[in-house]
This record gives sequence, C-alpha cells and structure tokens, in this order.
Amino acid sequence: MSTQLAVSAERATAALAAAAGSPWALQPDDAAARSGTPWSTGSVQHFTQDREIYGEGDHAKLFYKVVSGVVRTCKFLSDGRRQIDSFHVAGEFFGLELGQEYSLSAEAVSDCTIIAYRRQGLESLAANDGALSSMLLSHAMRSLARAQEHSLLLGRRSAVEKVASFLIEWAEHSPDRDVATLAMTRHDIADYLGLTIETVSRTLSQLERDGLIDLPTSRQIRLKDLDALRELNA
Amino acid sequence: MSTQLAVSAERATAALAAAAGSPWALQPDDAAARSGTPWSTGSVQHFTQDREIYGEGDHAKLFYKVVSGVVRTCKFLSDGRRQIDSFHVAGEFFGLELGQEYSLSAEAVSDCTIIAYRRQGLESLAANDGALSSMLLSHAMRSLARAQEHSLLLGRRSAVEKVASFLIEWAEHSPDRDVATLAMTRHDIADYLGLTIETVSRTLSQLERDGLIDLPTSRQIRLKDLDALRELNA
DNA sequence: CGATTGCTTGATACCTCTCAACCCAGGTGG
DNA sequence: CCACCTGGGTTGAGAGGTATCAAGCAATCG
Repeated sequence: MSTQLAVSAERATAALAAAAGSPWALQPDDAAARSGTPWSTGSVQHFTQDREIYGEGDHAKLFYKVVSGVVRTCKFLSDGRRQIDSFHVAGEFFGLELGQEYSLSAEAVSDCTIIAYRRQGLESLAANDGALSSMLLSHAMRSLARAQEHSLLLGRRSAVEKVASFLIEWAEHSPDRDVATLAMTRHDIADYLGLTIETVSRTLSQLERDGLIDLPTSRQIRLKDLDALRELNA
Repeated sequence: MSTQLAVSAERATAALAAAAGSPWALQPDDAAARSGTPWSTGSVQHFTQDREIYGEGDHAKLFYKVVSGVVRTCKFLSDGRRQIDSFHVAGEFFGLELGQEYSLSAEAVSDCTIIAYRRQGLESLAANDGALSSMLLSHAMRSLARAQEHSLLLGRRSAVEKVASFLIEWAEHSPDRDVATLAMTRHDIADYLGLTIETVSRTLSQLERDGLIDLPTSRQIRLKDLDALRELNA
C-alpha cells in the first residue's frame, strides 16, 4: 500500500537540474528561482517491497523521483518472462513518458519512498521554458545511452561478463567503492542480466572460488580484484 | 569514400518536424517558416556499402538524416563482438548526441545517401526554441522506447522469437506489407538479434519448412502466416 | 574461368537452462 | 523454547538451445 501526503518543499525543477550533469544542464540556482509552476510540488508516497508503482500501459499522469530505496522498471512477455530495464536509486527520476501510457512497469525493489509529480502541462511548459526542456532532453539522452550499453551487454556478453559488469556498476552506487551492497534478489539480478537465478548464483560462486570477490552475506559482495573484474568487462 | 556538396533546399527543422508524429511535434508549416538558422542546411554525402560514417568516440560535430539506403548504428566489444542498435531508413535521423562524442558507430548497410547537419549551436538554439527542443525530446524518447523494447528481445526471447520479431518489424518498412525486402546480410541480422549467422540461417530455414515464410531469394522473405509469426511474438 | 562473398547445412561442443534437492535464516505459533 | 514453515539462495544432474567448426553451394566479379 502507498500513503500520500502533500509536500511543498520539493521542486522537481531543482531536482531535475541537480540530476543533469551536462552542457544541457540548468544551474540549480537558476532553477531554484523558478517556482509556483503547476508541477513544482509533488506528493510523497511509500511502497513496500515488490509493490507495483505503475504498470506498463497505465495512464501516465504522474512521474516520480526516488527519495530512498530502490525501484525497478521492467517489461513482461505474455508468459511472464521479465526483463528489467533499470534500477533507480535515490535522486533518480522514472516514469517520464512522451505518450499517454507508461512503456514500462515500475515496482519497489525494497521498501521505498518516492515523490510523485503531475505530468499535466509539462509538455506545454517545456515548450516555453528552454531550461526545463534541456533538462528533460538531457535526462532522455542519458537514459538512451544507458539502454544502448545495456543492449550490448544483453546481446553479446557471456554470463560471467554480465555478472562482472553488474557488480562494477552497482559498486559505484555503494558507499564503499569496492563493496556492492545489493538491494535486490538474485531473481532481480537475473532478470536484469537476461539470465536465470541459478546461473547468477553459480557465477558468483565461481567468481568467489577464483578469488575475484568475497561473499560475506548473499547481499554483500566485496570486489577483491577490481582489475580482473574490469578485464572481464573489456 | 564520401562526396560532399552543399545543399540549401534541405532544412533540418522541417525534416525533424515531419518525423515527429506526437503531441510534442511541430507542424511542418510552422517549421518551414523558420529559416536561416546556422544548422538549417546540410551537406549531402554518399557512402558505399560497409563504409564507416563515424566511430564510437569520435567528436560528434555532425548529425545525419538518411535520404536513401540503410544505415546501422552499433557498438563493439574489444574482441570485435558487435551489437547493432538499430537500422535507419530514409527519413530517419541518427548521430544526435548530448555529449561531445558519439556513443555508437554508424556504418552504411547498403550504398546510401545521407545529409549531414552541423550540431554546432543546436543546444543553445534549442534552449530558445520550444518547438525545436520538443522535436529533439520527441526523437530521444521514441529512440528510448525502441531501445527498451529491444532489450526485452535480447534478454528474454528465443532465437525463433527474435527472428519472427525482426521479420515483422522489417516487413513494416517494406512496400508490400507481407514481404520483407532485406537490405542487410545475415551477419547484420545476427548482430542485431544477438545471435550468430548460422542460427539466423537455420531459423529462417526452419520457419520456411514450417510454412510460416517463403524464401524466394535470400534477401526476399514472404510472410505467409503473419498470425503464426505474431504468435511467436506474444 | 578462378576467386570471392554470402548463405546454407551438418556434426559436435559447450554454455546456460531446467528440474530437483538441500541449506539457511527468519518468522510464526503451539 | 522448539517445531514448523517460508522464501531466498546454493548446488547438482541432465537436457536443450545456440555457438563453433567445417564443408559445400550459388551468385558475382575480376
């Protein structure tokens, strides 16, 4: 279940700007100066683990920012096979759509807190606000680059390479640079990498036997030999 | 090799607008009214089959529109493995980048004619031109949706499903709705679907034996049983 | 022609999946 | 407190799908 409460301190503009580290990005200061636009405030929502936030095809009237926890966006085939497109951590946006419907589903990987913004009017606003549309474009282009990188992984990398790549990617999200603290299950990892649970598990065990990683707990992975892991990524 | 000649009749604005069929799109009429902007004209170039148009990492000072022929954009691993991101046909843009470098390589699938536009100043122009940035955003978001669909295919579909999906997708580009006329080799198809040449060939032969398609020539594929092919796509 | 290129087909290897058993930690209820 | 159950994770045996290696065919082109 999700609880909602109004929050006025949150301005999506500033948040979007902070997330955009590119020539297209707006300076946070400029953004902070803009206020009172229809979509500048959002409502805080909580979702418990594995709760659906929205489904593919739902009417896309809201977009979201993660405050805490992790969210996955994914697609399903009719027989239930799932492909996870990405994991979203604190500060990241998801659910921004061009059309009327979400093109992915979104679910809570862990218990999480997110802020929902009305998409209403964002299009027309963007048409008259260069800074805002730069931020949106920047966001879209970075997502696109990520998706293309992910396609290379799914189409052309072996199981070890996929897992190594995932570990390196995830370790960068962690406080410690060489310890990946996982919020997700083996099932999530498998569906992100286009593998099965068993293959992910076996591959991690193998990497541990080979001395590239340590597995103190199933959700804590220490990257012992970062160079060797990166080598698998070449 | 590529030949260049200046062309003033081509306006990227109008072209982008025509390509954008969405709420964000600019009307061609409005676009035609705008002219004389620094990037409004491009130079026509010709590339012969398999020529590189640009490489991943090259300085991205131009973007392109296909006039005739087919272009592929792709990524490579260090050992040569290749993943094709997409095929671009007449009227489609490619090479639009956020950063300073191309994130993909682009190559001519067939002999082709393309128009190159200077990216120079596009960012700042977009910041002051709502219609233009809407078009750019629209383009980026449609590319993103395509990439996400492609990830699902690469990560979760079997070889037959991949091939069936490709045939249906490509047949829509063809004059005849139920005949796919291929511009690309089996190698291109394989690298687009995350398979090998041999598996693509075998799968096509199997589909023919099963009566779902005809293969009058290796580049002409008639979709005999579109329903059955769509079924494989579910 | 001979050489080359794209494609098909066959035999076999191997990587990943499938199915199954088992372990472990945590939660629940008697 | 302990028995039990559950869910996530690991491991093993075997199957299966796709890759690899190799040969052959047809069309194209010097």
